[in-house]
Amino acid sequence: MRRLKRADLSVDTAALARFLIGKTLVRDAAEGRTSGRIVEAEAYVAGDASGHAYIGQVDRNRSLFLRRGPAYVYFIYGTHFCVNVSGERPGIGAGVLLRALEPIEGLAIMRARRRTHRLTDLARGPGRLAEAKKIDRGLDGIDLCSRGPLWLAGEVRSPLPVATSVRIGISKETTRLLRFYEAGNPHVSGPLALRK
DNA sequence: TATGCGATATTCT
DNA sequence: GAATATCGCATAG
Repeated sequence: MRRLKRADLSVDTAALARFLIGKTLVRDAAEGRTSGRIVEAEAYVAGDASGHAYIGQVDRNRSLFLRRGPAYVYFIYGTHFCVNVSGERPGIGAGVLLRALEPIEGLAIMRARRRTHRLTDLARGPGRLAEAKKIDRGLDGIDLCSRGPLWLAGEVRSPLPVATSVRIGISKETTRLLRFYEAGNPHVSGPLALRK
């Protein structure tokens, strides 16, 4: 599987979110390798009031202000972790939230971590994705374009058409079309109207 | 399928 | 004290 180089990543955050649909997220952990095809992602662009970078750079969100490529991992609702790919140039706070994967490799490992057998429950939704991939704050800041425990790879097959919609779960900037997903893929999260 | 609700911790006001 | 880039379970249709 071809590892993505930083130069492959789109420079613009919205373009990056679209680019990542169909690419592969690989996790190498003690239990073995798990990988999944990215089928849903949301862009949180520079100056976006719904983005975690909007308040300015603080300790928690510093990864969003790095060059494009590192992971930003945060903890939410007292129970879940979510993963972003940082975008833009150093000093600019922006990123792409990875919302759903189609499981490819290491199904048994992900089923054990998620304590469920159902394929579409393994990584459909950002919290589930992080649990299936065993991602927590320990992976915050690691470069997804380098050898390491979490990295990006090319396509395992060509993607179907990419659709666009409003983002899920936010209360500001709710009308911007910055969510991208593979139309009709059963591993995409959200209500039916936002999956077709 | 849709809606409603509780759980839970960190951050912000 | 309130809000949160969520999830799983319950219930209704």
